[in-house]
Amino acid sequence: MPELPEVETIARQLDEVLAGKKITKIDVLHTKSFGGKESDLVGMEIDSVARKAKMILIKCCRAAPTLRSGQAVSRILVVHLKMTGQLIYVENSRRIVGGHPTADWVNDLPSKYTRIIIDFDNGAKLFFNDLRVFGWMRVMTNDEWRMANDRLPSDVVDREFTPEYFKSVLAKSGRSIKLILLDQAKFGGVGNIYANDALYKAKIDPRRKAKELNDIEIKELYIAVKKVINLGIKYGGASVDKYVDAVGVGGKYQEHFLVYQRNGEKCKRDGATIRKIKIGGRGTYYCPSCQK
DNA sequence: TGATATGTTATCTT
DNA sequence: CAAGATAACATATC
Repeated sequence: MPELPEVETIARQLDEVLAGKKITKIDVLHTKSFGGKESDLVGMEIDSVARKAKMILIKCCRAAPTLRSGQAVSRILVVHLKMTGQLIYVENSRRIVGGHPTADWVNDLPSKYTRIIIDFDNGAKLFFNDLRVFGWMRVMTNDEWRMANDRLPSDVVDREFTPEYFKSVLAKSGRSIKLILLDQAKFGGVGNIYANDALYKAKIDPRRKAKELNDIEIKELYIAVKKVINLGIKYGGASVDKYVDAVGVGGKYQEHFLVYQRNGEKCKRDGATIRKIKIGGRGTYYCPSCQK
């Protein structure tokens, strides 16, 4: 159930190990999880792994055969983990894990929830697991990806995400500020953890209508969003769940939550009790004392 | 049994 | 038509 920091973390780690590897086989165990043709990718080499919004982009290329134009044939394997997707790279005893934190991170694979397995020429495997099957992997051509990407807004970590743009978005909406932060059509990357923490950091009540925030509050919130997202990246994302850390895998941002999942606990600023409510059906945590 | 879960999106309803 | 609210996707856990 990753947000931008979690996706960024796994993308960076996969980039390190996958660049230069050749795909030798793709097993689709659950057809709903895979879009496109596996055969388009088999034999291709990974150029790099990147991220856009909450998607992981595995860029593949083949130097030969080339198209008549002389361009290298290339594809992008786009991955969205949604709520329960996970990517696990296994090379001998080495593991790189990302996404939904469960026992699959450390147990034998494939598991009950393994949907796709990609084999590489060095014997390593990349497992795509997804309990609830909302996530997907899709093969796209460069053109298809470019068209899809053109329809997406900038991410909150991008240069194009400016204070002015943020302000213009908020001014147009009568919905609660919390829902706007979560709206991936406005700007990409913020999910429930970081939306809650950013609002706490900016001392803004999550129920406030977006258009009713004043200029100072908007500025504070803009800074807070950037800060919590970057802090999330710094800690390798959050791995909320059970045990995971026992084996030293997963991110550490969960140790730095400001309000997320802290209902009933004391506000770190003024000692008041953190409250949990629902906004748009999503759990929302805030300090009723200092978030106005 | 019922509510909840770090996400999107299709489908109602104003 | 558009903004906003809600259901839906599928499954485990509290």
